[in-house]
Amino acid sequence: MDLHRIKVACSSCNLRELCIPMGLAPEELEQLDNLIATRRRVRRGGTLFSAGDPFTALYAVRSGFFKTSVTTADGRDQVTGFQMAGEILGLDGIVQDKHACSAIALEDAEVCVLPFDKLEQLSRAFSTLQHHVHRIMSREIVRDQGVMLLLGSMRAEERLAAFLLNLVQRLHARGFSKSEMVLRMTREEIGSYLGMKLETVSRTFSRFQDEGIIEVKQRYVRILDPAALEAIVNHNPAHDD
Amino acid sequence: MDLHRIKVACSSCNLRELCIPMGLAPEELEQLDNLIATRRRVRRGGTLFSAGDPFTALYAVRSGFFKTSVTTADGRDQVTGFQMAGEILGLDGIVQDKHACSAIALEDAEVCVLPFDKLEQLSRAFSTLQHHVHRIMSREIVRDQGVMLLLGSMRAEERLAAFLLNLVQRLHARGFSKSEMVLRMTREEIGSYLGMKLETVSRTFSRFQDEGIIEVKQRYVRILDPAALEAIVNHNPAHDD
DNA sequence: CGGCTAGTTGAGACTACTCAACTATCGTGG
DNA sequence: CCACGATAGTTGAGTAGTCTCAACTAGCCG
Repeated sequence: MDLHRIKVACSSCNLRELCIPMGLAPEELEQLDNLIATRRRVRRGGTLFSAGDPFTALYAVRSGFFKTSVTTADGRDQVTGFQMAGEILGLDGIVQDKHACSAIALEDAEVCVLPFDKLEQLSRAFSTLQHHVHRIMSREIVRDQGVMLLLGSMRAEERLAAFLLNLVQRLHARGFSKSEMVLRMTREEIGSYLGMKLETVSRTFSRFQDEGIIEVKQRYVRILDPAALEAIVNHNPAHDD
Repeated sequence: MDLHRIKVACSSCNLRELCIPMGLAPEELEQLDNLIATRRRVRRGGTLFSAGDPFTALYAVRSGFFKTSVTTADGRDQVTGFQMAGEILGLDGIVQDKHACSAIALEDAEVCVLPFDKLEQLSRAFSTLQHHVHRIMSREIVRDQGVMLLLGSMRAEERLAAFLLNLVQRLHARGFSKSEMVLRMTREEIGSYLGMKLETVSRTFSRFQDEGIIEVKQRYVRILDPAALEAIVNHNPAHDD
């Protein structure tokens, strides 16, 4: 395992507006700096944690890109999310003291390790931090509800449109372009996340391209007509006209 | 609104092994009793909270049955869960200080109101309670991942089989039969939750009945062959034999 | 008892899946 | 550096599962 004892100050991290430090007072930030003892590097394709692993810490993505997935007894696999810089991994592990899903790096990545017992300890001392932890967990619950909405009530085109808009919006919040991106995941991973087969993902990309809504070349995607994508997402066949 | 200032002691609640009090020490229980100042009754069809309502409290279901649902801008609606006695509602509200989903009673219900600021305050004093709150939120995240798996990778029969088994198992944990139940929700609500149309839900019920796996009469369901339901859930077409 | 909502069933349409062939890209070793 | 194999992605044809629309039945409430 790839552990680095390099001290990283949350107080000087350029992700502090996206990550745990958001909204904390200077003295709380200082305490948080003490909490985060280690960082950990994960190579592309490497595993941050696997389902069943003992839960000890949360992880804040510092750089790179992850997917989380759950697996059934019969080998079925479902991607439950993609995580980028500033996002938190491992919340699923708290309830059973072991991870319920696996987290795999889709590109070389680095995470800040947040030992959970220490985070709880610090949360008892600082109500701002405590509330912030609650907000992070609640945010994950709300995100999951959004995915359920997507999986439960949208058709393939709508799912992919919503996915692309969500991804580019998150990238834009991190200083990247709001119209261009390079996908870190395969068509199969997108399909697993969106509840569709890879061929359907590919066909839908092609259809969007034919319609002039996006430009696709393998992993490169450029959004030419964001309004059209929005329209697809918000299109309810039941209220058609 | 239907507020009752009747004092209810968690310490004597018959749901204490399922609800928040689980695993707390007597002195912590006593503090929790002080926290829960009110109960609230909700009639069948009534709303506990709606999406957009200001968030002030979590709710522990004392009796009755709820559904939670999210709605899109274009009026699409997705049921995100069904909650019964001992389960916690409102976790989605923390992150934005307003509820992200709506909670509606499917039968006359009563909930314990847990003012969230007080719960946080108490959590800072009692680490057991703090950890317990974290576990409850984490449990919700894991549950949501399970729903994503269901919606993203299962077919109609598998979804309904998984749904019935989950429901009867939760009812059984509350002292009800492990083979019989009366559904509290309509075919449409089941369909919304499972990402299928009400007609498909109905047809799938009929098919299970024709195959001798269950007995259905409107809302009454009896599981005749639980092993067959399990087999349907764990059946992966890709690994067929 | 009548009207209304919930649930069932049928027929046909359509979306997304399966299977398959082909192309593009990337990394590796000769 | 190019050739090769492996992986990823695209596209086509046919199929299956689910949806849509519709008619009908059952149960519930006033």
